[in-house]
Amino acid sequence: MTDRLGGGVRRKRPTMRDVAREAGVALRTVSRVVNADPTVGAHLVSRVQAAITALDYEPDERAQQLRRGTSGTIGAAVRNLADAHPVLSAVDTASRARGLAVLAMSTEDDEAREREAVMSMCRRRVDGIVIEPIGMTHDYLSAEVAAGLPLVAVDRPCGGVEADAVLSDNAAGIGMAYRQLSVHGHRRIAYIGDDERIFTGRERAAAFRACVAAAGGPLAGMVFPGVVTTGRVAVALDAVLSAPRPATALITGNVATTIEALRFLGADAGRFALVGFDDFTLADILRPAVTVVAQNSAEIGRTAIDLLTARAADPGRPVQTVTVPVELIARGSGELPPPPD
Amino acid sequence: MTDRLGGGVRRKRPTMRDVAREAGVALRTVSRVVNADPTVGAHLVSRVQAAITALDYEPDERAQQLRRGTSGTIGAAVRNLADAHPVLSAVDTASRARGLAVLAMSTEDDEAREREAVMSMCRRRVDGIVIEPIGMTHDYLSAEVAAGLPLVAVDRPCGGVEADAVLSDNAAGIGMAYRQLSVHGHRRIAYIGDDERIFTGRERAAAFRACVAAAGGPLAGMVFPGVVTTGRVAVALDAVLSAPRPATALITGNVATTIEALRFLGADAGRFALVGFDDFTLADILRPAVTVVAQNSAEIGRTAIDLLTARAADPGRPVQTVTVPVELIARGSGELPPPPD
DNA sequence: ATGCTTCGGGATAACGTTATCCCACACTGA
DNA sequence: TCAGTGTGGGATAACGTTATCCCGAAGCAT
Repeated sequence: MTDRLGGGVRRKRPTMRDVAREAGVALRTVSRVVNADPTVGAHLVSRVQAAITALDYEPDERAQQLRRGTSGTIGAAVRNLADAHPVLSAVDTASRARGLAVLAMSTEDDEAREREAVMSMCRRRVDGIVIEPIGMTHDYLSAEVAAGLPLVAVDRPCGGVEADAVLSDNAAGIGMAYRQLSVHGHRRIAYIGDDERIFTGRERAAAFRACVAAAGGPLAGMVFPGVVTTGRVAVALDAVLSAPRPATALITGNVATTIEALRFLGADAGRFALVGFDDFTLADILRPAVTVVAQNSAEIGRTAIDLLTARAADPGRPVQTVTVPVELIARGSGELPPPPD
Repeated sequence: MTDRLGGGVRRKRPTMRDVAREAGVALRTVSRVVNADPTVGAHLVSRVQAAITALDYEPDERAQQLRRGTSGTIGAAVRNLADAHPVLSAVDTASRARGLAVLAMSTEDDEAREREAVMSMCRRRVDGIVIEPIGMTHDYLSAEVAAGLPLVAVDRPCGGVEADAVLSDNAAGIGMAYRQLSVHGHRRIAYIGDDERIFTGRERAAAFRACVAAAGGPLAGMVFPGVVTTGRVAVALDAVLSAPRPATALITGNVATTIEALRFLGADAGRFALVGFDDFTLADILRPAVTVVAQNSAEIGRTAIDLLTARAADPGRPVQTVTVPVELIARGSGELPPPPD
């Protein structure tokens, strides 16, 4: 908002009018050539082409967008641009395949930033938005959605506005993790995960409780949802390990927690079974290698773009939530046996 | 290019004209209110504001850009959107601080893709471009740069076009790595890194050779530049370890090589000294933790935006290459002693 | 030769903003 | 009461495209 670029004397770019003058034809004819209209005679085409290359003319896409009424761009509001982001990558690839550009902005896990980023996308009249929602409510978007903005939530649903969503199968994933540990002999399994105010934290914790209930295992002192910080994970894990009858295995609810847990366990990581929710780079190189429930990010990204195009084609279609399957990747840490007691 | 979005009957958005009609004022007055022009009477302002909220009016930024002649956006063409990208993140943050939006596109390490992405940015009339160059030559950009497009290369310089650049101090970094290993008793040190056709691969290999020459160590069978693939790193490392007088330590030229080397070493990682160029997540959690030469990505990103704004303000300023210092982070793998022989 | 179709190509009006110009109105001082 | 002076606010022309409309010149049949 402060000082936009452009203090200098940037030379003005050639416009269609310049090309028309250079080629000695009408403005409209240049437009026809640029848009490969077949009704232009061959020799005029070549004359215009020559003028275009002579002047280094590039059409101004903003003007095209304004005139055409469509921007050929979709916005992607993701939590973080610094971390690895396979979903964004898949969105990028799928969009490019459809001839759409992606305007990626990071929300930095901040509600105000998210709103700012998304509204900025709206002002740019993007043709659709893929969002990894941060805030609890997104009713600031309801007007846009009502006006026909295609909106797809990824990873978590959007609160306060009717929008399509693509989610991982959190319950099934937790179930896989729990079963894997059970199969390898664990009876006392703990869970540390995200704050339950966050959708995924809520879903995964609930699924974990359901698993424990179904298996008849102990629940007291086994579930630790909360904000993911180094300190909290350490405290929770310490409580788990120093209990009178300690858990023999751990399920972590997200990558950050998994890594904090590994950091805390240190050399003991080889003696304590662990299954993490969500895969991460180098999980296979750690010792023991970390067993994870992997989300299918590529599929999530593709599906998001599919939903976006479907809604753009038919704004009246019913709102849809797609659940993408997850996969357990056994690498060793989840297959450790409980210590003999 | 194929099927843009927008088949459906998306309701048309309200325009300034609609607001003017609703408020019963002139078009220009609405513009004044939107742009906070102080010459509008208080009661007209409130009437216009009411109309704006009643209609859910949002100004069309494309039209603003067209009219104003500036886009308030900078393009960032980076190699990959899926991997962690601290430089992009820093660019994003620094840009936002200046009120600029970032149009991020991935080049996927492909020369044609890079060109496509960058030209698309030009057609959108971005106010500047930060590029992580892929191709050998970027003369397709010379017309744009000559026309005043601010262009900053990051990580590697742009070939074939005069542009500012922000580079890491590769030579110093390799020097640090070499010195660290020397200090810990290593005399036979090997290097595996990127292809020497790539700028950073060339610089780092050259720096390594210079270090060896200065220290009087052996060079034959110690330098392995080439394309980074699982196979090649394994072959190189195997050659290093099975030589008659094997190297006792390794410097890897980039993260991919470091990780491949770790994968190959497996359990032997604790017995072979290693310093990697460039830091990566979890380097501190591996056992032994990996000593690295860390690039200052945040500083690189910030500097890139600084250069961009400086050039926009003064297109005639001399082209500048900024070298950002690197830092050695000792974590253990680089401090392992050579085996007694 | 004339009327009719066809087809290439030129004016011109949008698209949604902002900037320039200019007018009408109220206010002040003599 | 009238000229001078701001000052708020309305027409209107851009910005760089594309779409609509229309016209002039061929080509063809009568």
